[in-house]
Amino acid sequence: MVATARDVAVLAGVSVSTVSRALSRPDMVAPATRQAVAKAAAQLDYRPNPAARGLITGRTGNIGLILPDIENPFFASVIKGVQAQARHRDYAAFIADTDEDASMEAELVHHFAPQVDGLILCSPRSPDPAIRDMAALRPVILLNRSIEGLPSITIDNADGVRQALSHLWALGHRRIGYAGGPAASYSELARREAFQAAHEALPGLDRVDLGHFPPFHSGGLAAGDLALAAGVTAVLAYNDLMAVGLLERLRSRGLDLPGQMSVVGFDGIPIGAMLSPTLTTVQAPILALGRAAAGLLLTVLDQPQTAPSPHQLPVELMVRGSTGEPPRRL
Amino acid sequence: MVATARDVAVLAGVSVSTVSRALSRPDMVAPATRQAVAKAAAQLDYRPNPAARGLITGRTGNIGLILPDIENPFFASVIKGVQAQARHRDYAAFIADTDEDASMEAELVHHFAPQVDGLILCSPRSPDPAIRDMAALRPVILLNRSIEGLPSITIDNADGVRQALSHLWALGHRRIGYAGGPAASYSELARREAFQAAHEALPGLDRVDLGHFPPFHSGGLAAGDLALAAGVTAVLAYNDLMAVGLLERLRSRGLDLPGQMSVVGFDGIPIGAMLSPTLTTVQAPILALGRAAAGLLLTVLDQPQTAPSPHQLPVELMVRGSTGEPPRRL
DNA sequence: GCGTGTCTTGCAAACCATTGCAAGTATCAA
DNA sequence: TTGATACTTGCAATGGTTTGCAAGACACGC
Repeated sequence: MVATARDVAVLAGVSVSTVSRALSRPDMVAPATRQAVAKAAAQLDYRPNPAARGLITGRTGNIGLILPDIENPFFASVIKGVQAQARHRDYAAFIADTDEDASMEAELVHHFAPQVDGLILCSPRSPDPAIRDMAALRPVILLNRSIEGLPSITIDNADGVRQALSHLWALGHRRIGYAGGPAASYSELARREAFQAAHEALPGLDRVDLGHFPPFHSGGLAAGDLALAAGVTAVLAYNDLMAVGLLERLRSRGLDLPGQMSVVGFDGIPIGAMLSPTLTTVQAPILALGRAAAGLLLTVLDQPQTAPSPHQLPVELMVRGSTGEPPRRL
Repeated sequence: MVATARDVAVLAGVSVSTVSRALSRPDMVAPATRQAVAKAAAQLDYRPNPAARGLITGRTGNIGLILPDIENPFFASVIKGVQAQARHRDYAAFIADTDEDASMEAELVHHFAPQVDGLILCSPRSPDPAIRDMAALRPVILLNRSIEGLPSITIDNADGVRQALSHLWALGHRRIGYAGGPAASYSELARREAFQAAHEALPGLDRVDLGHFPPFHSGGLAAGDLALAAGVTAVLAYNDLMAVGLLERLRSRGLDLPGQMSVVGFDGIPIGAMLSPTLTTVQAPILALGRAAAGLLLTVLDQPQTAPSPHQLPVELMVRGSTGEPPRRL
């Protein structure tokens, strides 16, 4: 059903080679033939089979994007950024979702590898050596993860946590909880470390680690009760999805928000601004992250010799309705 | 870098054909050889190149999913459903997003076609003939669209609109607006028609068409002002994203919700339940839609002769906080 | 010991597109 | 008219895998 170069060749009365050349190196064929081929190709709606082309040239025109959870709006926006950049340079993006299952990552990378020119691993949960193995198969860009020697795009997690905590500190909060995400997440590690290091700059700050939670709405629900039990007046959540769950759980437990508890998220997904109270959050340049990763990958593909340096993007605290002064001492 | 069948063959001391057979038709090779090949394959972490295999067998083990907007949580959940079903049957899903640009659809289908065994077109915006052309390339399942002769999965849009309108009618609303989505959308047509037909069952109902809007949050913002200008007491939105925008706009114009205006969405995306007021909406079985589409596609791929009948899934009105009695007459 | 049959394995063609090489044609100058 | 040159085009190999076919090995029966 799909037209092949052979079909075009027959219709145009030339050989397959000529069809190939007419389309990819037009200056190599006589103008008349070129037009005949172009006409036949248009008539049959012919496009070269990227897979077959890839076998020969090693270039498929596809890039792969692997991420933990498409339902998380953060990743959805990353995809948008990647797609926009890829399409701009005539690449197609293949996307797959691991469902937060680290072992799916290697599986998918192996499945994708022969069909793509390069891969973007977004927030991968696999251990470093496993990721190095993946990077040996095809050029890889890490997004939200940094491994010595591999090109990566990250955000300034530590600065985001600092901004969030000084905001809360300035409001008067002195006992603050951190509701962490998946233990295998690089961002989680970076945010947690920054949280633990915060007392140096913020005198009198009491930090409470609430533990690790699934990085979804449901994780936030669970974290909400722990925050209450821990007696904190503010919570920093690993991500916005959890922050939304936190807000919901706290409200359903009868708290006045932000009067009785302040909540700060991380990521800056669009719905944060649509809730009530609106969510104070550390805004990452989400679209830019995707664009940067795709851009970097395509650069690496064009100039394989370059060893691109890790790239870090800044974040910005968006102060909104979910943070306020802590309640008066009892 | 990627191991090929040839590498395995050399390591195992057999021919490439034997490698292929040992892995795909184990009963055809001697047990000893089979084990030698298995060992070599494991050692090299070999997986057959799906693209090369696809060239021969016509089966790549990939299915393609094309949809208008990955950032819409409705589609994100559809993806989850499709992936779950595909993975269950050892298929990988390639996903691409058209950015609500109908002309991208044909483009992407052509790019995907040679690399996948079949395609799911989710809420495609292209005209019928264009979609038939796509379906001629590869087996296609339509999701949220129905075209005579093509297998499709849809939801009962008309019933959803009926449920929403009778709910509003029962609350006492008599002048109701419809904030429509993209004119090229099949669901939009179905919902609009059902809206127009509603007066037959609901005496005294005044229907106001507020026009077409982009199916995003931003479209809802615009629709909010038109709803106010039209003097309706309730609005049915094309989808939840628009409903969220509507709520936000109405609130920012100072309205009490749902005291002064009721809003009903369509889709049942998760965040609807997290807003305040929570969103009354027509809940579609989103995951099931994705699963059903993928399941149907894989069935068609397994038994090419079957002509599967169009399939329609039920919807259910979720009454939540965004609907209430209309304000007293001025 | 020879023929028959069953297993097991390799060869080679096939899928689709690209590309080095060589053959063919046309052009032009001498 | 002949030779050299520049274009244009087709042949054939290539990539990774599958598969029909045939050849080889082996056992068995007579």
